[in-house]
Amino acid sequence: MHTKKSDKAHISQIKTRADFVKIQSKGKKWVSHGLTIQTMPNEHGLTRVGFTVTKRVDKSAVNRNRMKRRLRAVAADVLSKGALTGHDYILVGRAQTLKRPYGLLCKDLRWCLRKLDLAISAPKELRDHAQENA
RNA sequence: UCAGAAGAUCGGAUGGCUGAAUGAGCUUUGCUCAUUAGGAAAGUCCGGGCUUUAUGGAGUGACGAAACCGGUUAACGGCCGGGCGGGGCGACCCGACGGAAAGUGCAGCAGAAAAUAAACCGCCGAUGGUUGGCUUUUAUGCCUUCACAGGUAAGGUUGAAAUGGUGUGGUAAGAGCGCACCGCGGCUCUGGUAACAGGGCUGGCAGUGUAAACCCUUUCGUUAAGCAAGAUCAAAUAGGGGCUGCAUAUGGUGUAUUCCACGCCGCAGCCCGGGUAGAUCGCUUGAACCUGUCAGUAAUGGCAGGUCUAGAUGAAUAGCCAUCCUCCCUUGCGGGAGACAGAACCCGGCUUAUAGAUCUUCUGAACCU
RNA sequence: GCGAGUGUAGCUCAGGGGUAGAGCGCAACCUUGCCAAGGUUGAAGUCGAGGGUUCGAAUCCCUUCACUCGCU
Repeated sequence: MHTKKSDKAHISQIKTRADFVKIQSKGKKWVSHGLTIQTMPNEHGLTRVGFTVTKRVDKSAVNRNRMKRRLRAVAADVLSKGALTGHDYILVGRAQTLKRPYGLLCKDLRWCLRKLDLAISAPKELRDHAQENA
Protein backbone atom coordinates (compact mmCIF):
# COMPACT_ATOMS: atom_id res chain seq x y z
CA MET A 1 0.00 0.00 0.00
CA HIS A 2 1.09 3.52 -0.67
CA THR A 3 1.51 5.82 2.23
CA LYS A 4 -1.60 7.54 3.42
CA LYS A 5 -1.65 11.11 4.46
CA SER A 6 -2.48 10.26 8.07
CA ASP A 7 0.51 7.97 8.37
CA LYS A 8 3.08 10.57 7.48
CA ALA A 9 1.53 13.51 9.25
CA HIS A 10 4.22 13.34 11.90
CA ILE A 11 7.04 14.01 9.42
CA SER A 12 7.90 17.68 9.24
CA GLN A 13 10.59 19.64 7.45
CA ILE A 14 13.90 21.06 8.50
CA LYS A 15 13.85 24.68 7.52
CA THR A 16 16.58 26.75 9.13
CA ARG A 17 20.15 26.82 7.99
CA ALA A 18 21.43 26.46 11.54
CA ASP A 19 19.80 23.02 11.85
CA PHE A 20 21.35 21.88 8.58
CA VAL A 21 24.82 22.95 9.63
CA LYS A 22 24.45 21.30 13.02
CA ILE A 23 23.39 17.98 11.54
CA GLN A 24 26.04 18.03 8.87
CA SER A 25 28.82 18.70 11.35
CA LYS A 26 27.77 16.48 14.29
CA GLY A 27 25.48 13.82 12.87
CA LYS A 28 26.15 10.34 11.46
CA LYS A 29 26.51 9.91 7.73
CA TRP A 30 26.25 7.04 5.24
CA VAL A 31 26.80 7.13 1.47
CA SER A 32 25.18 4.96 -1.16
CA HIS A 33 25.10 5.11 -4.95
CA GLY A 34 21.98 7.12 -5.28
CA LEU A 35 22.06 9.36 -2.23
CA THR A 36 23.81 10.33 0.98
CA ILE A 37 22.05 10.45 4.32
CA GLN A 38 22.97 12.39 7.42
CA THR A 39 21.09 11.88 10.65
CA MET A 40 21.07 13.02 14.25
CA PRO A 41 18.61 12.77 17.16
CA ASN A 42 16.85 15.99 18.04
CA GLU A 43 15.27 17.29 21.23
CA HIS A 44 11.84 18.11 19.81
CA GLY A 45 10.55 14.54 19.63
CA LEU A 46 9.65 15.00 15.97
CA THR A 47 10.78 13.26 12.80
CA ARG A 48 12.09 15.86 10.43
CA VAL A 49 13.48 15.62 6.89
CA GLY A 50 15.57 18.02 4.84
CA PHE A 51 16.89 17.86 1.31
CA THR A 52 20.15 19.20 -0.08
CA VAL A 53 21.15 19.31 -3.75
CA THR A 54 24.02 21.70 -4.34
CA LYS A 55 25.11 23.40 -7.52
CA ARG A 56 28.21 21.22 -7.53
CA VAL A 57 26.13 18.12 -8.31
CA ASP A 58 24.42 19.56 -11.37
CA LYS A 59 24.55 23.02 -12.90
CA SER A 60 21.04 22.92 -14.33
CA ALA A 61 18.25 24.15 -12.08
CA VAL A 62 15.81 21.83 -13.85
CA ASN A 63 17.83 18.77 -12.95
CA ARG A 64 18.37 19.92 -9.38
CA ASN A 65 14.66 20.45 -8.86
CA ARG A 66 13.94 17.02 -10.30
CA MET A 67 16.47 15.44 -7.91
CA LYS A 68 14.80 17.11 -4.96
CA ARG A 69 11.38 15.87 -6.06
CA ARG A 70 12.62 12.31 -6.44
CA LEU A 71 14.25 12.46 -3.01
CA ARG A 72 11.03 13.83 -1.57
CA ALA A 73 9.07 10.96 -3.11
CA VAL A 74 11.55 8.41 -1.78
CA ALA A 75 11.39 9.94 1.67
CA ALA A 76 7.60 9.88 1.62
CA ASP A 77 7.57 6.20 0.70
CA VAL A 78 10.38 4.89 2.92
CA LEU A 79 10.87 7.19 5.88
CA SER A 80 7.22 7.21 6.88
CA LYS A 81 7.53 3.53 7.80
CA GLY A 82 11.24 3.19 8.42
CA ALA A 83 12.23 6.21 10.45
CA LEU A 84 12.74 6.57 14.16
CA THR A 85 10.76 9.32 15.79
CA GLY A 86 12.81 12.09 17.32
CA HIS A 87 15.47 12.07 14.61
CA ASP A 88 16.46 14.51 11.90
CA TYR A 89 17.34 13.22 8.44
CA ILE A 90 19.05 15.07 5.62
CA LEU A 91 19.03 13.49 2.16
CA VAL A 92 21.80 14.77 -0.10
CA GLY A 93 21.58 14.32 -3.84
CA ARG A 94 24.44 12.78 -5.82
CA ALA A 95 25.22 12.57 -9.52
CA GLN A 96 23.26 9.31 -9.94
CA THR A 97 20.13 10.53 -8.21
CA LEU A 98 18.74 11.79 -11.49
CA LYS A 99 19.06 8.62 -13.60
CA ARG A 100 18.94 5.78 -11.05
CA PRO A 101 15.76 3.66 -11.24
CA TYR A 102 13.23 4.44 -8.55
CA GLY A 103 13.25 0.95 -6.99
CA LEU A 104 17.01 1.01 -6.51
CA LEU A 105 16.80 4.49 -5.02
CA CYS A 106 14.36 3.23 -2.38
CA LYS A 107 16.62 0.27 -1.72
CA ASP A 108 19.59 2.62 -1.26
CA LEU A 109 17.76 4.57 1.40
CA ARG A 110 16.68 1.45 3.28
CA TRP A 111 20.24 0.11 3.13
CA CYS A 112 21.58 3.35 4.55
CA LEU A 113 19.08 3.30 7.39
CA ARG A 114 20.00 -0.30 8.22
CA LYS A 115 23.69 0.49 8.19
CA LEU A 116 23.12 3.31 10.60
CA ASP A 117 21.11 1.01 12.91
CA LEU A 118 18.28 3.46 12.92
CA ALA A 119 15.64 1.61 10.96
CA ILE A 120 12.65 0.35 12.84
CA SER A 121 13.10 -3.39 13.33
CA ALA A 122 10.43 -4.45 10.89
CA PRO A 123 12.32 -5.92 7.97
CA LYS A 124 9.48 -8.18 6.95
CA GLU A 125 7.05 -5.33 6.56
CA LEU A 126 9.62 -3.40 4.58
CA ARG A 127 10.23 -6.31 2.30
CA ASP A 128 6.51 -6.67 1.62
CA HIS A 129 6.36 -2.99 0.91
CA ALA A 130 9.16 -3.28 -1.61
CA GLN A 131 7.55 -6.17 -3.38
CA GLU A 132 4.28 -4.38 -3.68
CA ASN A 133 6.08 -1.40 -5.16
CA ALA A 134 7.91 -3.55 -7.67
C1' U B 1 11.99 19.38 -58.42
C1' C B 2 16.15 21.80 -56.24
C1' A B 3 18.20 26.05 -53.76
C1' G B 4 16.81 30.10 -50.86
C1' A B 5 14.15 34.80 -48.33
C1' A B 6 10.51 36.77 -44.86
C1' G B 7 6.69 36.06 -41.19
C1' A B 8 3.74 33.14 -37.75
C1' U B 9 2.46 28.86 -34.60
C1' C B 10 3.43 24.44 -31.73
C1' G B 11 7.22 22.66 -28.88
C1' G B 12 5.29 15.34 -27.10
C1' A B 13 -0.20 12.83 -26.42
C1' U B 14 -3.55 9.67 -23.46
C1' G B 15 -4.70 6.72 -19.22
C1' G B 16 -3.95 4.48 -14.14
C1' C B 17 -2.02 4.49 -8.79
C1' U B 18 -0.02 7.77 -4.98
C1' G B 19 0.98 12.82 -3.42
C1' A B 20 2.02 18.69 -2.75
C1' A B 21 0.41 24.09 -2.88
C1' U B 22 -3.57 27.69 -3.30
C1' G B 23 -8.78 28.89 -3.47
C1' A B 24 -14.04 27.68 -2.83
C1' G B 25 -17.82 24.68 -0.55
C1' C B 26 -19.37 21.40 3.23
C1' U B 27 -21.74 17.09 7.23
C1' U B 28 -14.96 21.24 9.74
C1' U B 29 -9.03 18.85 12.25
C1' G B 30 -10.89 15.88 7.30
C1' C B 31 -13.65 15.12 2.45
C1' U B 32 -15.28 17.06 -2.48
C1' C B 33 -14.48 20.32 -6.55
C1' A B 34 -11.40 23.86 -9.37
C1' U B 35 -6.59 25.74 -10.70
C1' U B 36 -1.22 25.04 -10.64
C1' A B 37 5.35 26.62 -14.70
C1' G B 38 7.80 29.65 -20.08
C1' G B 39 8.76 31.52 -25.06
C1' A B 40 12.46 32.53 -23.44
C1' A B 41 10.45 31.93 -16.63
C1' A B 42 17.49 32.90 -18.37
C1' G B 43 21.17 37.14 -18.86
C1' U B 44 20.06 41.59 -15.80
C1' C B 45 21.37 45.24 -20.97
C1' C B 46 17.52 49.42 -21.21
C1' G B 47 12.55 51.69 -19.97
C1' G B 48 8.35 52.23 -16.48
C1' G B 49 4.75 51.13 -12.37
C1' C B 50 4.91 50.47 -6.96
C1' U B 51 7.39 51.52 -2.03
C1' U B 52 10.53 54.09 1.31
C1' U B 53 13.87 58.08 1.62
C1' A B 54 16.19 63.03 0.26
C1' U B 55 14.81 67.79 -1.64
C1' G B 56 12.76 75.95 -1.25
C1' G B 57 12.81 77.72 -6.83
C1' A B 58 15.61 78.89 -11.32
C1' G B 59 20.13 78.98 -14.08
C1' U B 60 25.23 77.48 -14.99
C1' G B 61 28.76 73.78 -14.43
C1' A B 62 30.00 68.54 -13.60
C1' C B 63 28.67 63.38 -14.53
C1' G B 64 26.05 59.58 -17.44
C1' A B 65 23.32 58.12 -21.77
C1' A B 66 21.40 58.74 -26.87
C1' A B 67 22.74 60.79 -31.81
C1' C B 68 19.85 60.46 -40.31
C1' C B 69 14.28 62.07 -40.51
C1' G B 70 9.13 61.45 -39.16
C1' G B 71 5.64 58.68 -36.37
C1' U B 72 4.22 55.46 -32.18
C1' U B 73 4.14 54.76 -26.78
C1' A B 74 3.18 55.39 -19.79
C1' A B 75 8.34 55.26 -21.22
C1' C B 76 12.53 53.45 -23.93
C1' G B 77 18.61 52.69 -26.48
C1' G B 78 12.26 49.33 -28.39
C1' C B 79 8.82 49.17 -32.62
C1' C B 80 6.80 51.08 -37.51
C1' G B 81 7.45 53.93 -42.03
C1' G B 82 10.89 56.75 -44.95
C1' G B 83 16.01 58.57 -46.52
C1' C B 84 21.22 57.56 -47.31
C1' G B 85 25.35 53.98 -47.57
C1' G B 86 26.85 48.77 -48.19
C1' G B 87 25.88 43.37 -49.67
C1' G B 88 23.05 39.84 -52.79
C1' C B 89 21.14 37.64 -59.88
C1' G B 90 16.75 38.19 -56.75
C1' A B 91 13.03 37.72 -52.71
C1' C B 92 15.53 40.42 -49.13
C1' C B 93 19.36 41.53 -45.52
C1' C B 94 22.97 44.69 -42.74
C1' G B 95 24.44 49.69 -40.75
C1' A B 96 27.24 53.14 -32.83
C1' C B 97 24.30 56.72 -39.74
C1' G B 98 25.73 64.35 -35.90
C1' G B 99 30.49 67.44 -36.06
C1' A B 100 37.58 66.67 -38.31
C1' A B 101 36.04 74.43 -41.45
C1' A B 102 36.25 75.32 -32.55
C1' G B 103 40.60 73.42 -30.25
C1' U B 104 44.25 69.59 -28.28
C1' G B 105 46.50 64.81 -29.09
C1' C B 106 48.23 60.41 -31.95
C1' A B 107 49.91 58.29 -36.87
C1' G B 108 55.35 52.62 -35.07
C1' C B 109 58.38 50.46 -39.35
C1' A B 110 59.23 51.88 -44.33
C1' G B 111 59.66 56.32 -47.16
C1' A B 112 62.40 62.37 -49.94
C1' A B 113 58.36 63.87 -47.02
C1' A B 114 53.15 61.74 -42.25
C1' A B 115 50.03 66.88 -41.61
C1' U B 116 52.35 72.12 -42.71
C1' A B 117 53.72 72.94 -46.10
C1' A B 118 58.27 73.23 -47.38
C1' A B 119 63.20 70.96 -47.58
C1' C B 120 65.75 66.71 -50.51
C1' C B 121 66.50 63.70 -55.16
C1' G B 122 64.88 65.20 -59.72
C1' C B 123 62.99 68.27 -64.29
C1' C B 124 63.86 73.07 -66.94
C1' G B 125 67.63 76.56 -67.96
C1' A B 126 62.66 80.44 -71.26
C1' U B 127 64.88 85.18 -68.35
C1' G B 128 69.69 87.06 -65.93
C1' G B 129 74.65 85.26 -65.61
C1' U B 130 78.89 81.85 -66.68
C1' U B 131 82.62 78.32 -69.96
C1' G B 132 84.05 77.46 -74.85
C1' G B 133 83.39 77.90 -80.12
C1' C B 134 81.61 80.16 -84.87
C1' U B 135 80.12 84.61 -87.44
C1' U B 136 81.05 89.63 -87.42
C1' U B 137 80.09 95.89 -88.52
C1' U B 138 83.36 93.94 -82.01
C1' A B 139 77.75 95.31 -81.26
C1' U B 140 74.48 91.45 -82.15
C1' G B 141 73.05 86.61 -83.30
C1' C B 142 73.61 81.20 -83.20
C1' C B 143 75.49 76.73 -80.97
C1' U B 144 77.57 74.54 -76.63
C1' U B 145 78.98 73.88 -71.25
C1' C B 146 77.86 74.75 -66.06
C1' A B 147 73.45 74.10 -62.92
C1' C B 148 74.98 79.90 -60.01
C1' A B 149 70.57 83.03 -59.43
C1' G B 150 65.87 81.52 -60.66
C1' G B 151 61.33 78.59 -62.29
C1' U B 152 58.56 74.04 -61.09
C1' A B 153 55.65 70.37 -58.17
C1' A B 154 54.74 66.36 -63.76
C1' G B 155 57.95 62.12 -61.52
C1' G B 156 60.54 59.94 -56.85
C1' U B 157 60.44 52.13 -55.86
C1' U B 158 57.55 53.30 -49.52
C1' G B 159 53.11 53.07 -46.95
C1' A B 160 46.72 51.89 -44.47
C1' A B 161 46.97 56.93 -46.04
C1' A B 162 51.02 61.45 -50.11
C1' U B 163 47.95 67.75 -50.75
C1' G B 164 41.08 66.54 -56.15
C1' G B 165 40.75 62.32 -60.58
C1' U B 166 40.84 61.35 -66.11
C1' G B 167 41.65 63.56 -70.84
C1' U B 168 43.20 67.68 -73.63
C1' G B 169 45.27 72.42 -74.61
C1' G B 170 49.37 75.02 -72.96
C1' U B 171 54.81 75.63 -71.53
C1' A B 172 61.70 76.12 -71.44
C1' A B 173 59.87 72.56 -68.03
C1' G B 174 55.43 72.51 -65.55
C1' A B 175 51.18 73.73 -62.83
C1' G B 176 43.08 74.18 -62.15
C1' C B 177 47.09 77.96 -65.67
C1' G B 178 42.62 77.35 -69.37
C1' C B 179 38.78 73.84 -71.11
C1' A B 180 35.41 69.05 -71.05
C1' C B 181 33.47 65.19 -67.85
C1' C B 182 33.42 63.36 -62.77
C1' G B 183 34.01 64.63 -57.52
C1' C B 184 33.73 68.84 -53.86
C1' G B 185 32.10 73.79 -51.70
C1' G B 186 28.61 78.14 -51.93
C1' C B 187 23.94 80.43 -53.61
C1' U B 188 19.26 79.34 -55.46
C1' C B 189 14.64 76.84 -57.63
C1' U B 190 11.26 72.54 -57.58
C1' G B 191 9.21 68.10 -54.93
C1' G B 192 8.84 66.34 -49.85
C1' U B 193 6.32 67.65 -42.77
C1' A B 194 11.58 66.31 -42.71
C1' A B 195 15.97 63.46 -43.60
C1' C B 196 16.87 63.94 -48.65
C1' A B 197 16.37 63.87 -54.08
C1' G B 198 16.52 66.42 -58.83
C1' G B 199 17.73 70.95 -61.67
C1' G B 200 20.21 75.84 -62.51
C1' C B 201 24.08 79.41 -61.54
C1' U B 202 28.76 79.95 -59.54
C1' G B 203 33.74 79.10 -57.18
C1' G B 204 39.09 76.91 -59.35
C1' C B 205 39.46 73.40 -54.93
C1' A B 206 39.02 75.51 -49.57
C1' G B 207 42.03 70.21 -48.88
C1' U B 208 44.71 63.20 -44.86
C1' G B 209 42.86 59.64 -41.24
C1' U B 210 41.26 58.87 -36.28
C1' A B 211 35.64 61.35 -32.35
C1' A B 212 34.43 52.62 -30.40
C1' A B 213 41.30 59.40 -28.45
C1' C B 214 40.13 63.88 -25.48
C1' C B 215 36.38 66.84 -27.18
C1' C B 216 32.17 70.19 -29.54
C1' U B 217 26.81 70.55 -30.61
C1' U B 218 21.70 68.93 -29.68
C1' U B 219 18.28 66.06 -26.69
C1' C B 220 17.25 63.31 -22.24
C1' G B 221 18.40 61.96 -17.19
C1' U B 222 20.76 62.53 -12.25
C1' U B 223 18.54 62.32 -3.97
C1' A B 224 19.34 57.31 -3.00
C1' A B 225 17.73 52.65 -3.07
C1' G B 226 15.22 48.46 -4.20
C1' C B 227 9.37 43.71 -2.30
C1' A B 228 15.32 40.91 1.59
C1' A B 229 11.32 47.92 -0.66
C1' G B 230 7.92 48.82 2.97
C1' A B 231 3.45 48.40 6.52
C1' U B 232 0.98 46.01 10.79
C1' C B 233 1.01 42.66 15.08
C1' A B 234 4.57 41.28 18.47
C1' A B 235 7.54 36.37 22.48
C1' A B 236 12.13 35.56 25.51
C1' U B 237 16.40 38.35 27.26
C1' A B 238 18.79 42.98 28.12
C1' G B 239 18.17 48.02 28.59
C1' G B 240 14.97 53.07 28.68
C1' G B 241 10.72 56.08 30.76
C1' G B 242 6.51 56.73 34.27
C1' C B 243 3.63 55.47 38.74
C1' U B 244 3.17 52.94 43.44
C1' G B 245 5.29 50.52 47.60
C1' C B 246 9.63 49.14 50.53
C1' A B 247 14.47 50.27 52.23
C1' U B 248 17.06 54.39 53.53
C1' A B 249 20.82 49.36 57.50
C1' U B 250 25.87 50.11 55.05
C1' G B 251 28.34 52.89 51.28
C1' G B 252 28.85 56.58 47.33
C1' U B 253 27.25 61.26 45.38
C1' G B 254 24.69 66.45 45.05
C1' U B 255 22.88 70.72 47.95
C1' A B 256 30.28 75.59 49.50
C1' U B 257 32.06 72.83 54.37
C1' U B 258 30.15 69.73 59.20
C1' C B 259 25.50 67.61 61.28
C1' C B 260 20.39 66.74 60.24
C1' A B 261 17.06 66.37 56.36
C1' C B 262 15.97 65.57 51.22
C1' G B 263 17.00 63.77 45.98
C1' C B 264 19.62 59.98 42.98
C1' C B 265 22.35 55.23 42.58
C1' G B 266 18.90 49.88 45.24
C1' C B 267 14.68 46.08 45.47
C1' A B 268 9.55 44.54 44.14
C1' G B 269 4.98 45.20 41.34
C1' C B 270 2.15 47.49 37.43
C1' C B 271 1.98 50.42 33.04
C1' C B 272 4.14 52.77 28.54
C1' G B 273 6.91 53.31 24.10
C1' G B 274 10.96 51.67 20.77
C1' G B 275 12.10 47.01 18.83
C1' U B 276 14.82 41.52 17.67
C1' A B 277 13.21 36.32 16.58
C1' G B 278 8.59 35.07 14.55
C1' A B 279 3.80 35.89 12.12
C1' U B 280 0.52 38.53 8.73
C1' C B 281 0.00 41.96 4.76
C1' G B 282 2.50 43.74 0.38
C1' C B 283 0.92 39.09 -3.50
C1' U B 284 -1.53 39.25 -7.98
C1' U B 285 -7.55 42.67 -11.90
C1' G B 286 -3.35 44.12 -15.00
C1' A B 287 -0.57 50.25 -19.60
C1' A B 288 -4.18 42.13 -18.64
C1' C B 289 -5.89 38.43 -22.31
C1' C B 290 -9.39 36.70 -26.36
C1' U B 291 -12.93 37.89 -30.38
C1' G B 292 -15.05 41.48 -33.59
C1' U B 293 -15.09 46.25 -35.73
C1' C B 294 -13.34 51.30 -37.01
C1' A B 295 -8.99 54.91 -38.04
C1' G B 296 -4.04 54.42 -39.90
C1' U B 297 0.71 52.03 -45.32
C1' A B 298 2.30 50.21 -40.44
C1' A B 299 3.83 50.31 -35.37
C1' U B 300 -0.37 51.61 -32.67
C1' G B 301 -4.89 53.60 -30.96
C1' G B 302 -10.51 54.00 -30.24
C1' C B 303 -15.15 51.29 -29.45
C1' A B 304 -18.22 46.83 -28.33
C1' G B 305 -18.67 41.94 -26.26
C1' G B 306 -16.49 38.06 -23.42
C1' U B 307 -12.80 35.76 -19.72
C1' C B 308 -10.34 35.55 -14.64
C1' U B 309 -5.76 32.91 -16.21
C1' A B 310 0.41 30.25 -10.89
C1' G B 311 1.29 32.75 -6.26
C1' A B 312 5.61 29.18 -3.48
C1' U B 313 9.16 31.19 0.80
C1' G B 314 14.79 24.91 2.60
C1' A B 315 10.57 27.41 -1.75
C1' A B 316 4.25 23.68 -4.41
C1' U B 317 3.40 23.17 -9.82
C1' A B 318 4.96 16.38 -9.01
C1' G B 319 6.76 10.68 -8.19
C1' C B 320 6.04 5.89 -10.41
C1' C B 321 3.87 2.68 -14.25
C1' A B 322 1.61 1.53 -19.08
C1' U B 323 0.29 2.54 -24.32
C1' C B 324 1.04 5.60 -28.59
C1' C B 325 4.27 9.35 -31.35
C1' U B 326 9.31 11.10 -32.95
C1' C B 327 14.58 10.15 -33.14
C1' C B 328 19.09 6.94 -32.47
C1' C B 329 21.60 1.89 -32.24
C1' U B 330 20.64 -3.08 -34.09
C1' U B 331 19.88 -8.19 -39.54
C1' G B 332 16.17 -8.97 -36.14
C1' C B 333 14.34 -9.83 -31.18
C1' G B 334 15.12 -5.84 -28.47
C1' G B 335 17.47 -1.57 -26.12
C1' G B 336 18.12 3.71 -25.33
C1' A B 337 16.65 8.91 -25.62
C1' G B 338 12.65 13.06 -25.57
C1' A B 339 15.36 20.72 -27.79
C1' C B 340 16.58 24.91 -24.66
C1' A B 341 15.30 25.20 -20.08
C1' G B 342 12.24 26.04 -13.80
C1' A B 343 8.21 31.74 -11.86
C1' A B 344 9.98 34.57 -6.79
C1' C B 345 6.53 42.25 -6.69
C1' C B 346 4.52 43.36 -11.64
C1' C B 347 4.66 45.14 -16.73
C1' G B 348 7.04 46.97 -22.00
C1' G B 349 11.34 45.72 -24.81
C1' C B 350 16.42 43.98 -26.08
C1' U B 351 20.09 40.06 -26.02
C1' U B 352 21.37 35.01 -25.62
C1' A B 353 19.91 29.32 -25.80
C1' U B 354 16.50 26.16 -28.53
C1' A B 355 15.98 18.87 -31.16
C1' G B 356 12.02 18.66 -34.18
C1' A B 357 7.27 19.72 -36.58
C1' U B 358 3.53 22.71 -39.18
C1' C B 359 1.41 26.87 -41.96
C1' U B 360 1.40 31.43 -45.13
C1' U B 361 3.67 34.73 -48.67
C1' C B 362 7.68 35.58 -51.93
C1' U B 363 12.53 34.87 -55.03
C1' G B 364 16.06 32.31 -58.35
C1' A B 365 17.41 28.06 -61.46
C1' A B 366 16.32 23.65 -64.28
C1' C B 367 12.67 20.60 -66.60
C1' C B 368 7.58 19.39 -68.42
C1' U B 369 2.71 20.99 -70.38
C1' G C 1 17.56 40.40 -5.47
C1' C C 2 21.31 44.29 -6.02
C1' G C 3 26.42 45.52 -7.04
C1' A C 4 31.76 44.93 -8.21
C1' G C 5 36.07 42.52 -10.10
C1' U C 6 39.30 38.88 -12.68
C1' G C 7 40.70 35.78 -17.05
C1' U C 8 48.15 36.73 -20.49
C1' A C 9 53.93 30.74 -20.56
C1' G C 10 53.30 24.74 -16.20
C1' C C 11 52.60 28.53 -11.50
C1' U C 12 52.57 33.89 -9.62
C1' C C 13 51.92 38.35 -12.08
C1' A C 14 53.48 42.99 -15.48
C1' G C 15 52.06 45.28 -19.99
C1' G C 16 46.16 50.06 -21.03
C1' G C 17 46.91 51.06 -29.65
C1' G C 18 52.77 49.79 -33.06
C1' U C 19 57.72 42.89 -32.82
C1' A C 20 54.03 39.71 -26.12
C1' G C 21 57.50 40.31 -21.11
C1' A C 22 59.57 39.29 -15.77
C1' G C 23 60.35 35.88 -11.60
C1' C C 24 59.98 30.73 -10.20
C1' G C 25 59.73 26.16 -12.75
C1' C C 26 61.41 22.96 -17.43
C1' A C 27 65.38 21.27 -21.12
C1' A C 28 70.53 21.33 -22.88
C1' C C 29 75.57 22.68 -21.99
C1' C C 30 79.67 24.58 -18.65
C1' U C 31 81.49 23.95 -13.67
C1' U C 32 82.23 19.19 -9.83
C1' G C 33 85.00 12.74 -8.63
C1' C C 34 79.13 13.04 -7.80
C1' C C 35 75.03 16.23 -6.09
C1' A C 36 73.40 21.08 -4.69
C1' A C 37 74.38 26.16 -5.60
C1' G C 38 76.27 29.23 -9.65
C1' G C 39 76.93 30.56 -15.03
C1' U C 40 75.45 30.35 -20.47
C1' U C 41 71.77 29.15 -23.95
C1' G C 42 66.96 27.54 -25.37
C1' A C 43 61.86 25.95 -25.66
C1' A C 44 57.11 26.82 -24.21
C1' G C 45 51.30 31.71 -25.50
C1' U C 46 44.55 31.20 -30.50
C1' C C 47 46.53 36.98 -24.45
C1' G C 48 38.84 32.87 -21.96
C1' A C 49 35.37 32.80 -26.74
C1' G C 50 32.80 35.43 -30.91
C1' G C 51 32.03 39.95 -33.56
C1' G C 52 33.12 45.17 -34.54
C1' U C 53 36.10 50.19 -34.74
C1' U C 54 41.07 51.14 -36.66
C1' C C 55 46.18 50.91 -41.53
C1' G C 56 47.07 47.96 -37.13
C1' A C 57 43.66 45.30 -31.00
C1' A C 58 46.25 41.51 -25.34
C1' U C 59 44.96 46.90 -25.02
C1' C C 60 39.10 50.51 -27.37
C1' C C 61 33.55 49.00 -27.97
C1' C C 62 29.52 45.18 -27.98
C1' U C 63 27.85 40.18 -27.01
C1' U C 64 28.96 35.76 -24.46
C1' C C 65 31.42 31.95 -21.08
C1' A C 66 33.84 30.67 -16.59
C1' C C 67 35.49 32.00 -11.82
C1' U C 68 35.79 35.15 -7.46
C1' C C 69 34.15 38.80 -3.98
C1' G C 70 30.74 42.32 -1.35
C1' C C 71 25.64 43.90 0.69
C1' U C 72 21.00 41.90 2.29
